[in-house]
Amino acid sequence: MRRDVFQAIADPTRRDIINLIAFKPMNLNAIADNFDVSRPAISQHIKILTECGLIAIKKQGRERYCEPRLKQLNEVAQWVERYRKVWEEKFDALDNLLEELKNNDNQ
Amino acid sequence: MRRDVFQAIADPTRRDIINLIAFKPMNLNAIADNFDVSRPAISQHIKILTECGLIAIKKQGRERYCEPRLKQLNEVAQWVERYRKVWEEKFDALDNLLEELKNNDNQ
DNA sequence: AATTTGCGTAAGTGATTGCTTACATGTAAA
DNA sequence: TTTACATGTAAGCAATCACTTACGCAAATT
Repeated sequence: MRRDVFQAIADPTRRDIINLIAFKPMNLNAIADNFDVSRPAISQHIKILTECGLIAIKKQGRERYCEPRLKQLNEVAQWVERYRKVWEEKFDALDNLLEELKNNDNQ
Repeated sequence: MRRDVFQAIADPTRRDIINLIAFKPMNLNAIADNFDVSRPAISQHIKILTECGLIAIKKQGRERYCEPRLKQLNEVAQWVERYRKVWEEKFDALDNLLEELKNNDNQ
């Protein structure tokens, strides 16, 4: 039972669930109505999201409202941001090489 | 064979591979030396990363150099950034409610 | 020419995933 | 209090995953 954020958001359905409740908490049935899969399937996705801390559940009578707890997404954000310079090619392999050569010249 | 970026970076070994070559391209064996799993296992990870466009392979004699092509990570960055306000609680469910009430007052 | 090196890939395997149906429980409504 | 509703969860299943060993092939070395 590996339960880390990267794996949690790997599933498109779970990303959609997050998107659904991010700005408007919903109960489980309301969430399930937005998908083609069965309610228990959604229930299991919610469980995973809960276990890795991406959502929290608040009981209200017989309903369970799912609220976003997206702080964990910061881990993903940080991991990705490390590479922004690379993909924006402000710092690619060639730059790296040129910098190395420059440093060697200065020695 | 679902091959999207979110699923590609869900595996910790693949994230480590990306990290290894992000700033310094390496050939496959050199990459594999950094892990406990077998070389073919790494080769398969590389294949997945290649198929979803996160790395590119350049043949050099009998060696294959893996270079980063991290533009695809922007998809992840954008998806995550949508929720930054939520997890930084500058815009949580309560704010949302309060804003709604305010808007209703203005009508 | 023979051997070593770097790598891809097939086949097999156990674990995990995402889904289903079926059932159980607690709460609200009639 | 009987019935309907909201949900959790178990069991089963096909597909996928991450890994291994075994093999093949082309490029480099000897």
